Amino acid sequence: MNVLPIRIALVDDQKLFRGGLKMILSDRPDFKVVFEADNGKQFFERLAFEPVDVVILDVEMPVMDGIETLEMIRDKHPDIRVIMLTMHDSDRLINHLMQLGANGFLLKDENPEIVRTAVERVGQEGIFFRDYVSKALLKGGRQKPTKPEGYFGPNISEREMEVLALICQEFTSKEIAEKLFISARTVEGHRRSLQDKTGSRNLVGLVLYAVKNGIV
Amino acid sequence: MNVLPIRIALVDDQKLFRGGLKMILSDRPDFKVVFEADNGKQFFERLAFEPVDVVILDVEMPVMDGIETLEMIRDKHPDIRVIMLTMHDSDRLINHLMQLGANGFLLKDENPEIVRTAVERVGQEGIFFRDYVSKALLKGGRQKPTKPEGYFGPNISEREMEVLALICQEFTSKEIAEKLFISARTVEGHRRSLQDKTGSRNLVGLVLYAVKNGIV
DNA sequence: AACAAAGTAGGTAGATTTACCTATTAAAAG
DNA sequence: CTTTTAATAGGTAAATCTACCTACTTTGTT
Repeated sequence: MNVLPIRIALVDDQKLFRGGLKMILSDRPDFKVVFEADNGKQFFERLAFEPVDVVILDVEMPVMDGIETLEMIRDKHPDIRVIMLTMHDSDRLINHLMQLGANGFLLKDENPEIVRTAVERVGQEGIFFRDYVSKALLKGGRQKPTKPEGYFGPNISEREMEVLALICQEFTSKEIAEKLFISARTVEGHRRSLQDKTGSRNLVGLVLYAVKNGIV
Repeated sequence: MNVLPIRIALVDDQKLFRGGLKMILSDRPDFKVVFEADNGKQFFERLAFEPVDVVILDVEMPVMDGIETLEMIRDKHPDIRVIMLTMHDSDRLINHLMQLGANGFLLKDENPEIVRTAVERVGQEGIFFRDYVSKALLKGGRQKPTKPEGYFGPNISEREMEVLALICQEFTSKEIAEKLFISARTVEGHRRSLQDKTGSRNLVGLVLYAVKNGIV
């Protein structure tokens, strides 16, 4: 019985890595890499001429990154299966990608067999999980900072606690925004309301407040 | 025996306060308010036509403030006696004014008799102190923050400690500069070296460092 | 005398924060 | 069902901070 091969697209700006990936996949007769792209923009240009079943998509890319591309794929081509590829094993990132509708998640230092398995499963069953992914999903994607016991200050929301904790780790608003997948303006909003609630003039006051109240 | 009256100039931007001062001084036949001015600039304009013995000089003024004026008086007219007037009882300020060569120091909420005594003494003996002034001078003008016992971090200079302590009180560089009577650029310089020494990315890191090491 | 360190202060440029707005959406509370 | 809250995000403008420089003076030390 003859089965149609799984048509695969590779999207990654690192050409060498892409080559390695192609090599690994070429072992399998039931896989066919139909095209490659340097970024999301190029991917969509080629997709117009070459339909695919599975996309292996790097998260970190210039021009149009993996997250942006994933969102557009889900919007325009809900039938395409997407495996996200990244160097960083972050619960927050995994959770976010899964919420955006990724079908699988792989670390870049995974061994070849796992990659093949991932493509196969995603092609057949529509989903592939590694243990760390399910762990991340179980944890709700992050270890949310919580108000310490016996805290009696002004009511600080969960999200504000998250932002406050990150501020105390010396991250700028922009960096915090990237970590939480929200706009920098939103982070500024949270920060503003934190300053209002704690009566601080600036970041320094906020940090001191956090220290006093055992948040850091 | 007839004595020449002490010729007095009043320099304060608050006209009402100036009026009250004049009233208080007019009680004494041996005092003569020869002119008034809204700021240091006006003072020098009038001084050209009217020599004075004692100037009562407000610290806080627009255009040309009391400190600037005091410096110029010391430079151009070392014989003129200057009594500085302010609302704030700050050791640092008192010390700084005395270093600049003020002959006396008065708070704005002093009672009238003290004011008259101050003018008399300054006119006759060239100096007038209240108890809080001598205390301030004895303390060296400020309670310098010092490195806590058992501190083993990078070597932080006295001045840097002062700046760090003020940063932790939520003051901006400009405000710190005003308090320490140095340029904001200098404060930035100290801050920079503090960040270098403590390996902080920003203010937040600096504050956390201060907290960890018991400086606040 | 030469050198190092601390304190001072300026220039320029860019990044970040702060201070005001407005506005939408979803969820919770009344 | 209306109201409130939390979370989202955008605009504009000014203030502040950060990151590079350079330079001078004073003090203390080889």
